[in-house]
Amino acid sequence: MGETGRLGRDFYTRDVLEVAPELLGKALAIRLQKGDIHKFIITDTEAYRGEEDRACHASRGRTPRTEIMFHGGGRLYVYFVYGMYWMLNIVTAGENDPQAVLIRGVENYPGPGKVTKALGIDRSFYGEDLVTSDRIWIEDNGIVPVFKSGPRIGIDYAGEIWKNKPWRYFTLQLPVDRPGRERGI
DNA sequence: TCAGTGATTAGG
DNA sequence: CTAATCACTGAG
Repeated sequence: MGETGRLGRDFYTRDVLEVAPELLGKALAIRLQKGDIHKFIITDTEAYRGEEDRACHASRGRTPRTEIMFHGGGRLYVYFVYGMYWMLNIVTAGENDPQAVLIRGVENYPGPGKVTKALGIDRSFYGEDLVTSDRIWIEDNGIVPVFKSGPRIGIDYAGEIWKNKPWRYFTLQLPVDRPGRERGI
């Protein structure tokens, strides 16, 4: 099936501040158990930028959980939080430069916990390579949405400087955007 | 606004 | 070993 637009290594091995907004409109493709391929348009992302970024998990050092962020762009950083939700992240930049993009929403599934539930993402996807995997990858389908940016959500612990960086990128219109939620934008 | 839920981490 | 933390969500 149409895998022609699959993004290659070069797309991911760039600064996360370039990759995160460019992921908007791309199609996240996943092969489900029966072999059916489902595609979801990415609508909401957040950039986490290296060891200096106090909101980035890698800022507290290399641990078993954050290890994959040090291995170069294109891999998946998947982790479990609040005892219930898997978070899906795409590693960017080069080796030993731990950056990642949180997939905060895809079409019809706004919210990082809803994304992974819809896609069936779990621990087994940790470290998966989007460039070579046969069960998950990202395609460029030509969609270039209008988007806005704003502060990242849920990182009050990171301190004023990092908390206020406008590193969340979200498309306008497509899904029903949640207006005036006092936590975001 | 707030509880649920359990992996991960730092510290003793 | 213990305890705190948490890139969330849905109910009230």
